[in-house]
Amino acid sequence: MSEKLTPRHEDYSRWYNELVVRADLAEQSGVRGCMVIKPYGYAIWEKMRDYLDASFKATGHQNAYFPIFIPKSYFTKEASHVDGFAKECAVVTHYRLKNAEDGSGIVVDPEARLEEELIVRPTSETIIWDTYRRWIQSYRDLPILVNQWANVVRWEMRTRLFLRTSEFLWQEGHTAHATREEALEEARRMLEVYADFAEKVMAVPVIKGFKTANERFAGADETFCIEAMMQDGKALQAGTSHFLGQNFAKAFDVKYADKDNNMSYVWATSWGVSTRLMGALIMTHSDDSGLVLPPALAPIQVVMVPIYKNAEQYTSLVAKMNETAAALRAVGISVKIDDDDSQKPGWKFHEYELKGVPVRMVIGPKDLEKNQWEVARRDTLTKEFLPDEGIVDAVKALLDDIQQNLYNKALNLRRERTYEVNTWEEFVDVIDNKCGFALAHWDGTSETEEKIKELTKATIRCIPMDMVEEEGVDILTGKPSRGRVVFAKAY
RNA sequence: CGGGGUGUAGCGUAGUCCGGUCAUCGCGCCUGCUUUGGGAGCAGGAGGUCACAGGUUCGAAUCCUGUUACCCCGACCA
Repeated sequence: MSEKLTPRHEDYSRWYNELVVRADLAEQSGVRGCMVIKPYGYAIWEKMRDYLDASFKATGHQNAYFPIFIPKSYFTKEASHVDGFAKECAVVTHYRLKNAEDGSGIVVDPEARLEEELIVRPTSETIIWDTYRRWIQSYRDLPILVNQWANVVRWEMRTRLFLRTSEFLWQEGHTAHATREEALEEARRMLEVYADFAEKVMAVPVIKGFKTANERFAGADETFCIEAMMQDGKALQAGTSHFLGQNFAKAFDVKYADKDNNMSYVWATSWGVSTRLMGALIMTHSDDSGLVLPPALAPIQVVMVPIYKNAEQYTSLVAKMNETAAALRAVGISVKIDDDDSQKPGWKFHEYELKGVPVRMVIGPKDLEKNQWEVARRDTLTKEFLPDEGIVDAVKALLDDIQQNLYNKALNLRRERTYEVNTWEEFVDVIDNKCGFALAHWDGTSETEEKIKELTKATIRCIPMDMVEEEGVDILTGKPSRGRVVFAKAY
């Protein structure tokens, strides 16, 4: 019997409305699965961006920007890359509109056909490597450590809000190095940056690992990833970092002269995370009352709600709230005072729970008299009275505690739903009924991986970086294996 | 792209089988008064090409055809 698998991605759609709405584009446009990110949702993305950007800068990277349009010919240069993306590209064929001769409206001007079609970037490796050819001549030009914040378009067969929209925002790092070792080191360094961000800022525990050849990025020699478990036990790839070998350097003829004037192809990496992270955030922490945001990413960390019966009380409460809010802001806490008179307190409580605000501070005439606040925390939905004296330190500590608690909760869930399995029956039970991660032996072949996917819909999410060397036999074929990999159904 | 489902006011919906005062209800919105420690009450009010385009019919939200978008399941994918 299958246990209730909630909440699943679709169960969160209510909460998504706080952050994002589906784009209501013109009918018949054929544009599917785009999203309008509302200010509250975008504020979260901006916070994510700021944290990541600071980490990129701290590891020596710089931001740059490359065109959204990629000539079709660039795309054909790296064979496996084409294979990976060809089926999901938006293509620009014309550059002009005109009035229809029969007066029926605006039509594409057939005279204005582009000689070479332009691809709306699904990722920027090709146009960036075409550019790097011109930037790189000598070992003195290396490494190039560049990141781009951009939008990309992938014409997916099936879209899912946040997890797979046709257009999404992301960052893509593209680096060029003189040696294989240096490039590998870079790819792994950036994976660490992602893992660190996911766990410390998003409070989302992740498993770091390698992708199998089947799951690897189109054009990569090695793909590193972080995998997270959502509350329904399904896996979500939260970020990837690719070691591209010399594939793109060879495709775009990017060579450098070393100290002895020998010409060599350069080594490459690329790495990215997207607005999918917002989906991960929601699906990891949110509950039936709405969003739950970790303090580090909450646009509003503390909301203050006054309770009063008359104008006189209102005035004194607002004065107190302003004073305390200023003190909280002085230590870097973002505070909203909701003194809107048109809504009742109960309505406001629900509203801010829905929005995931970590801490709510309520004050009424009685509290003012007793020099206290009623302080409620979103993660546990509990409340307590705290003395006004020392309230700033108390709230600061509370925010830290919430951040840690969210991480711990998510980690506990993952631990509870991760099983070491040794037989095919146990494996199927974990995948189909327990709906969790199965740590199982695998014989290392693509054929077996494919077969297991066919039979159970589970894929190898990753070969963990901290995999323990251990003699075992493949869960399906019985062939020898040297360690356990992570199997799960994935979004 | 294949299979299934859905589209009615800003949001959520009833009505569709069986065509005819059926455009229903809730939330939200506007006005007024009373309210304010967990989604307030009463009274009045505004708001809809029933997804779009054809067709059948005296008459279509309802039946037929086509298109489109969304949701779910596949295939694909961050």
